[in-house]
Amino acid sequence: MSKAITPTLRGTRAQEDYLEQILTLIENKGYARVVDIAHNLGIAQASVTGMIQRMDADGLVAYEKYRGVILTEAGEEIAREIVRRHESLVEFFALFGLDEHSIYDDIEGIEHHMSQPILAAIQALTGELERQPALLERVKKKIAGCA
Amino acid sequence: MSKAITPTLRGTRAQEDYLEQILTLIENKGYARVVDIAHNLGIAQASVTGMIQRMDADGLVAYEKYRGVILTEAGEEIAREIVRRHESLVEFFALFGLDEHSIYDDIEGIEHHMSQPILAAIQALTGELERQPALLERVKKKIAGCA
DNA sequence: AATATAAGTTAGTTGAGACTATATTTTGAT
DNA sequence: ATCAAAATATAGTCTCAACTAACTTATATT
Ligand SMILES: [Mn+2]
Ligand SMILES: [Mn+2]
Ligand SMILES: [Mn+2]
Ligand SMILES: [Mn+2]
Repeated sequence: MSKAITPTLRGTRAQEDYLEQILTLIENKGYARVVDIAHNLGIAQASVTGMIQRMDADGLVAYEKYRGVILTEAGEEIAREIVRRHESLVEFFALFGLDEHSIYDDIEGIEHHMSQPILAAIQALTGELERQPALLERVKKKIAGCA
Repeated sequence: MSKAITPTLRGTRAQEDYLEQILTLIENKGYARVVDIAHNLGIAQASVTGMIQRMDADGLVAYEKYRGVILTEAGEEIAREIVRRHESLVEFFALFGLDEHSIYDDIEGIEHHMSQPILAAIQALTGELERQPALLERVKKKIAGCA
């Protein structure tokens, strides 16, 4: 009997982005307000309210009108997974001198498409490359040529 | 005067997937029929007709009713770019023993989120790693542990 | 040439996820 | 306690991209 596979995407891409923001806000400020979620994701407040209601229906957050949002267990699990993938990507691309800010949009997209084997490969490679500064230098040189 | 930056995504993600399929079909069979596009993308024929009409309006393909589709210059350029990204990803992940089939869905997603610097990094790293079998072996060992 | 089947199109519907404008609730300052 | 401002919610609209069912055109077989 094999373990159940974990699909790449749990909830929609948009929902994963909301969960990521909500977790980050809760960890940074203790709570997640609609206005901050909207600001961080660059969308209108009303859109956030609507999405939060859908996510409540899906069991990803617990929502009470005018009272704010918290993550359910299911929601928090997904949120932590996404944050982990995001961070793994930042760490990986930082090796080559790509800074977090300039590739933010790419990482926001890629993080939703990393099944276990790909995540493991990136993380393992990151670990090994951290001990190969010479190799990294050569890669950086090549990248510079493609600018 | 700097060159115009090329955005990561030209057309929508769905459109990029259509363009990729259309180019592949044209190169493999000489033409791209609605029925084959639909089959390869796993969607209904009627949906393909609808999308092709939108893409014609956007100048990505040239469409005549009942006569099939061809790519415009703009469409072909995007299509080749996507295929290139897809192939780069396959080549990269193959290094670690991940087979194309099992990570197909991930690559289908990631290919839409690779701006120049990320593409260059992946390609440069692939080139260097091809000369580092010992390093690859270590990475593979680590990945095996995460299964 | 007639006709069956395959391919393609149209029409109408759905759902996600965004938007604006408006209404309501909460909160903070007086 | 009152009232203004900030936060949140509702209502209604929009676009994209899918779907099914029904219709039309192309093609292949006899
Ligand atoms: Mn992220
Ligand atoms: Mn994201
Ligand atoms: Mn692809
Ligand atoms: Mn794709």
